[in-house]
Amino acid sequence: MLVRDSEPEERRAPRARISDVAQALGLTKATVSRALNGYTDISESTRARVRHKAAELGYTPLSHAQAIRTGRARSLGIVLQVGDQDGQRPFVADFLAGLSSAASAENWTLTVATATTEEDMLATMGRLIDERKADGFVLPRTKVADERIRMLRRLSIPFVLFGRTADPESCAYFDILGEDAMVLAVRHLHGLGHRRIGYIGGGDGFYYSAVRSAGYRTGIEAVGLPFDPAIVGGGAYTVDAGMREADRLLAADEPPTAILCATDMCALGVCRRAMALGLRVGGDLSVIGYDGVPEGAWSTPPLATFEVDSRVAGLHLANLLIRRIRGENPADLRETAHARFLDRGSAARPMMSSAELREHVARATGRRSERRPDR
Amino acid sequence: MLVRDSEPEERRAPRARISDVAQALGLTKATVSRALNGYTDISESTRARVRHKAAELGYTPLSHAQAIRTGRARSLGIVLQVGDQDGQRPFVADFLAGLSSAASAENWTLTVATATTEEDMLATMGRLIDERKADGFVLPRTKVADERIRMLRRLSIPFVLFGRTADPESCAYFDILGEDAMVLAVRHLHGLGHRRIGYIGGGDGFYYSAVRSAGYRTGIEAVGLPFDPAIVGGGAYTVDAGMREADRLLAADEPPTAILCATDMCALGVCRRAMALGLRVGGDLSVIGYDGVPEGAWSTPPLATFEVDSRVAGLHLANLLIRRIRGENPADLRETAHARFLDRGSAARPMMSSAELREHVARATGRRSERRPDR
DNA sequence: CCTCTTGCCGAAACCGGTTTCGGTGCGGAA
DNA sequence: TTCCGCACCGAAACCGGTTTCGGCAAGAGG
Repeated sequence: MLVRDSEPEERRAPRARISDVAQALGLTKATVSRALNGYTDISESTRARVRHKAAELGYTPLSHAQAIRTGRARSLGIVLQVGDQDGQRPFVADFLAGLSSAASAENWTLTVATATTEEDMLATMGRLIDERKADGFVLPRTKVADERIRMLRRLSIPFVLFGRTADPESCAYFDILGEDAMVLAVRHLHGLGHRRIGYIGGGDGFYYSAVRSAGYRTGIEAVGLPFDPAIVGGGAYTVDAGMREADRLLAADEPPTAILCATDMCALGVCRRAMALGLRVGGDLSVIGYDGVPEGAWSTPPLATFEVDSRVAGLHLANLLIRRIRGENPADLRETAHARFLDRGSAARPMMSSAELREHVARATGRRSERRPDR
Repeated sequence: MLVRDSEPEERRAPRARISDVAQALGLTKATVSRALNGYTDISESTRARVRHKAAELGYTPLSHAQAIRTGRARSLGIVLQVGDQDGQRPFVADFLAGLSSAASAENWTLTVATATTEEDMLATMGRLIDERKADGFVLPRTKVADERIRMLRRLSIPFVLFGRTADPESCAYFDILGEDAMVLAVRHLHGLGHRRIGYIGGGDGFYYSAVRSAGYRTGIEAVGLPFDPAIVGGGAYTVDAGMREADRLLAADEPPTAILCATDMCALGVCRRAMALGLRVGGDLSVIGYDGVPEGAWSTPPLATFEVDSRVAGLHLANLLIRRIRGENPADLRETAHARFLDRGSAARPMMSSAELREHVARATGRRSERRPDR
């Protein structure tokens, strides 16, 4: 006769506790605990027996119970900033996937919080620390001078940067070498025949912005072009800002035939503005962005850009942070990788000289001002 | 003389513990605990004193310590599926922002994990439950027959759906009424003059897919058009699938002058295919999607679609889940909202009749088959 | 042969809460 | 006056681990 599952009352097997393991071996839970935690005053033979029995019973220490004594919860913390700027938003899922799969491989968990402002972020991190919800933090979107770093240093809480910062003392990090990407982009444009290559930087204060600007400059000098502030803009990481800066650069005496942008959203703004001026992007004007946002693949022409593998970044960061929490030296916990160039239609050989471009832009803006005299 | 901060050794004030509160009031920690947890055998005057002193000392129970006895960690769990299908990916950040801000308002936290397959997801949820890392779950992307629901029901773990399911028994949920959106879309297209309105459904098995299809049918009948299987496709939630289905629908004897899609990615595929056939989207063929993905704003013409407020969804879901965990009846925990129509260029009055469209498509595909004979 | 290490493990306290159980003081009824 | 019941709180066990301290036995050294 078959025994039916008792529908509403199915009891799952209770967890094995440390005392179960101890009892099964005729030891005390103190011994089991020390055996599993690598204490040296336990003989290797006993340690092996304990390990084996624990595996057999499927015993895993309950992290909450450990946390109450040790203060550590085997949990990685991350506070996402979800303010007005929408940079990196589409990659959050992949990034978290990387973090959480590396974390769960070590039986850690990921505690996620969000904040809108910087103060909010600091307060939120403070709460997570105070409540012992996170043993350490992943800090994305690092700034040149980052308040989060100051705070965590002061409290001696482990952390790892996605990015770098001005003073890397005691900082573990993983970063994509945006400077190298920018050098490569300049070389690429130069190779296509461009001799006036402009640049629009990203958000002020962010470290990524600084290194990408530096990369642009390095690239310009490497190919033997003069650095001309008239075709260099900055502080633009939105479509609107990109449009505004595009106007400025294109109004220069010797306008750029190619514009390199620190972010894709800025680059998309440049494209939009260029088209509004009657310029064919990827012909009259070339544009290269950075980030690999999905929108770029759908603009016309598709945006040439640098793709970042957010999942891999998450994997690395989680591993680094766990090692950091376990006490490794931050100087040994620094890794970098490269972005992948996506050569798409927005970057091509120049079809106009800078002088012709200047004429075209003048006509286009001139006509507009005729329609709206005196503004 | 100023006392300098001792740079490396800054000790933050230790947390107030329950015994501190008890001692300050001359009570035992048992009394304090019961007072704060609403036990009735504590006089109101004592309860007030305890509350006041706890606030004064900044005392908050440590959730880990509570968890060890109560089994509840004041943590919401969510497992994101990050497989090949890239639906909803861009909204994850907003969604999590909603969840986490509602959670932290009640002093709960959000534990995030990811999975690639369905088995992986069930295993991951099982681990979170077993380790008591999550007291309940938010289940996004619900299916008509959802294994996660079966599992959580069996284990009596609270959960709340983002979406609905075939058997809503014991289910709390928040959902966007996709059926209403589809009705509205059909009405809108009909109002523009379309008389042949096709439809392409979303992922098989997902509940959203079922309700949107139903909405299309309701709309078609409401405006008095016949339901014609020849211009209805399904199972398409990617660009490629959208292109494939577009081919099929446009090859019908009486092709649609407008195609409504259950997802934006599918709709973008339709647009791409239509353009490849020489059709002007938003003229020769109208297209409406659903989801509000950012790519839609950058395609040409921009995609008409329905925007979902993921942050608000997260807020509602977190609140519902917390109430569910606290024991409220699931039938009382059901909320719905509407998507917002974004009327953009891809949907306009028809510029061709269905018959003309048929001719055009035949010529376009005909020329192609001339170039590649016998195939 | 006796002491002194050293290796190895048990006993018990502890972490910060929750929950069970029992006891006290008081008012009202007998 | 005595007994009973109720309102209210304290004492102690408990949750599942970790860590301190000390003790025992075996081997080394004198």
